[in-house]
Amino acid sequence: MAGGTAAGTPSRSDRVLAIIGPTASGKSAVALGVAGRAGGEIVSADSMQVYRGLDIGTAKPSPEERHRIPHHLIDVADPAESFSVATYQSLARQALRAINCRGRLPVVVGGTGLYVRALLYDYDFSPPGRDPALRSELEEQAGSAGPPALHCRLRQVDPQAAARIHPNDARLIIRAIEVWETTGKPLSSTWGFLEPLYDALIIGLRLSRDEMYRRIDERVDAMVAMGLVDEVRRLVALGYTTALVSGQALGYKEMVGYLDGSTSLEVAVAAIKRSTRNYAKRQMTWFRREQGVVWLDGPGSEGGPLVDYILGLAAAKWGQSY
RNA sequence: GCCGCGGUAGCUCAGUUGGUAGAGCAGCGGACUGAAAAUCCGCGUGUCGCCAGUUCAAUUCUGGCCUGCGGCA
Repeated sequence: MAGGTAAGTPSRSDRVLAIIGPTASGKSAVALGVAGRAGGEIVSADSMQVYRGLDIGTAKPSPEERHRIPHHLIDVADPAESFSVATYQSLARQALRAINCRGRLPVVVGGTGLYVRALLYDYDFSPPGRDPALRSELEEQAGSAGPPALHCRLRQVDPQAAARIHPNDARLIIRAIEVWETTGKPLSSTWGFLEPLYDALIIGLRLSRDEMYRRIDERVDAMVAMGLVDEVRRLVALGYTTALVSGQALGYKEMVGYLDGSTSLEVAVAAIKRSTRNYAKRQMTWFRREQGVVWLDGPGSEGGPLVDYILGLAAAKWGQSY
């Protein structure tokens, strides 16, 4: 059951300050600054920082930073696990509740749009999760008959979901059929108006495209200088592969190609930069339609003016000085 | 210097038996409720290296030139 535990049931008066934005926008630094001065705790909304051992490549906060400010939803899964939004939603809601009970301010910071939205709104993840046997069967069919054939089948049981899922999007089609097969109910029956669940202030950090791409390039180079190659080598030695969800993380799947000798380091690094830029663009596509966001020009830094400005917004919203 | 193969979209290349050209990647826009750093969709005019010739018509044929790579000297 997602979000069903008493500990995780949100109270509408629970406050949350969320900082969203593309990778390399400086949102983590701003969050540290804000949390430090407002007596806050950080709740990560990042689908890859949940995995232990993926540190440099996911730009995880340092041990020193995590010692200084409490962080949640980081290192909560083994890389061999398949973490999911539903689990995230449940755990993050519990964290928000607990932080509010302590009288502290939760600062949600993350680049995974779906995670942020699933936390802040009443997304319904009550249908059962994965059915691995059914999935592999459906994947096989998608491979042989093609995704449109599965889409046709979906249209018969859940026309609403079929209308919203493209005939070629095998992954989403499979999930919809999976829900139908395991519950007898259409996935679309869980869809509806999304209500916000918290007293939230949402800050979005944005950068010009040129600056965003430049910062990404610099950051990837910095990751390599910090030992990304060794980090990936270590994970590979432990038996983790790119077939895992965690193995699909940016910086990891590309670096494996260098470690197994199929590409040069230079080519691998260029591939990481390229796919990170692609990702940042997708993040912006998602975040642009997010409701109620106060957009600020980045990049952010821990001691910069954005921190003061955001604390001012928070003080005005909640009538208390931070 | 000679021989061979190239020079086409930002990049890698395909193609036009002569009627001015198309893929992948990049880029731009979008979708996305259990893998979401995933998955999927839409968008392609560029002196077809330069100059001249043949032709109704040349990026495509011919000649010259420039240039890259390989080989022989």
